[in-house]
Amino acid sequence: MSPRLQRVPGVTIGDIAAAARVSRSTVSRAFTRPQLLSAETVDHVRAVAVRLGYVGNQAARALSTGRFGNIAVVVPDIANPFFPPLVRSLQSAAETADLAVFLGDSDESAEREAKLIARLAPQVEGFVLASPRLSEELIRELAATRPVVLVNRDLEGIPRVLIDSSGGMTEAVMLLKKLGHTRIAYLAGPRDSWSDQQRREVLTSAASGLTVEVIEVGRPSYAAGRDSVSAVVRSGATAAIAFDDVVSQGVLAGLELRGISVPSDFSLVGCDDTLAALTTPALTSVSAGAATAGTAAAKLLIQLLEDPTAECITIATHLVIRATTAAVTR
Amino acid sequence: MSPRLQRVPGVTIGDIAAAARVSRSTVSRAFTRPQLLSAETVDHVRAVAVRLGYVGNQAARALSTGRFGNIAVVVPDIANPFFPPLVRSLQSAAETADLAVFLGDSDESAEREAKLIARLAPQVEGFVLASPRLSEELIRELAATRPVVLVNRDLEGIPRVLIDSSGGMTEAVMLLKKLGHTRIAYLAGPRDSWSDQQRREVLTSAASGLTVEVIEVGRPSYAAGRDSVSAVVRSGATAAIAFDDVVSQGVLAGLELRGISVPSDFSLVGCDDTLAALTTPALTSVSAGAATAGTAAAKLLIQLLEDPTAECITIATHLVIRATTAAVTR
DNA sequence: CACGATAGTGCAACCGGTTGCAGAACTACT
DNA sequence: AGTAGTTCTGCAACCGGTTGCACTATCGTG
Repeated sequence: MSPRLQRVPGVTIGDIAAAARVSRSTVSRAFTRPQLLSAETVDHVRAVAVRLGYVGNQAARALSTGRFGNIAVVVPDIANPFFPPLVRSLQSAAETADLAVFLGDSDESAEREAKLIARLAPQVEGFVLASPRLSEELIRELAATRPVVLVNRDLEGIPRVLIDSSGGMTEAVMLLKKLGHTRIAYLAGPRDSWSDQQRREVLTSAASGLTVEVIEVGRPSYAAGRDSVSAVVRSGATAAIAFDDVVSQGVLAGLELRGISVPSDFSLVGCDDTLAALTTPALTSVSAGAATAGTAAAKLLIQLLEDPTAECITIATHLVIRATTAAVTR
Repeated sequence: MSPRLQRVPGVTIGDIAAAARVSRSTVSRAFTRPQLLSAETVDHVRAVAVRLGYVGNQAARALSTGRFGNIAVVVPDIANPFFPPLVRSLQSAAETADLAVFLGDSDESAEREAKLIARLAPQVEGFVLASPRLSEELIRELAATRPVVLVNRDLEGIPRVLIDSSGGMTEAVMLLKKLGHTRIAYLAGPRDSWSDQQRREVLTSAASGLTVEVIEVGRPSYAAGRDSVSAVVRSGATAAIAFDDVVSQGVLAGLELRGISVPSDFSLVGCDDTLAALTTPALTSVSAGAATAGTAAAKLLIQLLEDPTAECITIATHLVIRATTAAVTR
């Protein structure tokens, strides 16, 4: 026989019922439908419950109601600084609605993302998929079963929170143009990232009058950014916009290694504003408000649990100009 | 009546039992204890289950077995760069053991931590408490009821993963001494952090021959670090060791604001090595290996679920010397 | 051939909540 | 007083699994 986890006794409604000299139903109703009981009964039962340290058993509740009181948030990489603030504010908002949060890290893989979702699905009421790498088809399939909120993925008809980088991106392009740059590089992120696609589009359309060289860096990381510098140099660009701040950091390091100084020799703009104030020189970046997005996503999902109406929340961005952008010198 | 989430019909063991013309018990055993059944029965039942697309209901299973297939990791601040790698590797290890991970963020508050734990306890098999702010008493109480693994908290008898900063700290002190510093500041973190206590101790004992000025910065944040610089200057120290890299970043910024250049005018050592390579100048820091700790904690917890033997894993640290430390000039 | 051991299966209780329904107590009105 | 209507509470069934125990074959053995 396999060793079994010792069952923790735990206080049940039965214990409370006995202590409060009422039936189990009354205890249950004192929490779920207090309107049905007299005020004194409710107070009494709740007092006893507090005294005994009662905590409802979610599994049991879920079994009879079909509600779990859990949600899941799935991210491609929790170590990417964009996500922790998002997860943090999301969990905080969920907590106030008495929802517990599962965290899944897909490691930037659509396949692992699908597995995680399948594993979590039977015990959550809904999902927040942040920058999902999953195919549209699978997402729609999932959304048909349970409430789903997307962050930074734009699928018509599915509730979503979009950080619209176009505002900030356009400002960035304008700034670089004004500073005299005519050839800029875009250090592109994962192809299946909606944010990346949006940024590419905005760049190619807003960039009339200057040449945009797209350089793929793949998985957005410090190393990837640092290693892409040779390609940047080869491209002849005098400025670059990077997919996110992590990549920018890497680029900054790579440029320094080559003795190219920022901003006098080269201008750099990041995205997401996750590290912006922390670099030296401080990074000009497109603000994103990941925390805002987290709260918005949580609220949207919570609302969705009550009333399944699709909605889309867009968060505007703007450029925060710091110390990595300057006029061309040559 | 409150609007209810539509119950997803779902195939139950009852359906399978009917289709396979066996009892519900047999279906259950076909999955949980196949040794008890004849091979044909097992095959038959499983085939029927597959045909009907059966997916076990975790909540129901948990209700009768007390096993949930979930664990929880609670951190004081997921936005602190020490934790994401830890959580990431922990979730990855949990995934291979088919465990789903709840994430709780206590916002550095012992009270919220207790609430989170109480909320999650009824649906997890065990906890990983990373840098818990909770009182020893409450932790022991919890550990008495379920498997608990602590990270960076040293309570005798409770399984724990300790990142032992003494090695790296001692090296740091030695280095500063060698560089000619005689008065250094320690920018201390949260009082209820074990890591902080350990670092204080090591500093005061290893620092024979030099004066250590302890400056409390409270919650470890960029802003707190930046704002502590005035106190640092006042202390007359020529070097500082900060509670973590985030604080160091802030200090770096604060020093620059005051025109104090690093490392020529002032030496700085961080802890945790979370951002180390990313700052300018690159930060000398005590390595920590949060990811290693995450994996170790997950493995320890998984092992603990089978066999409740207390264990303690210690992860050694060393100093990574980069560009923020130099000899005193005056 | 009788008998105990063993393997395979089913019955029914249980996990800890929720909820439809019924009944009790009390009020209001004729 | 009798009746209808309300308000409050309890009974018991149910959610979907798991498991102790009992029962029935089947088999080997004395």
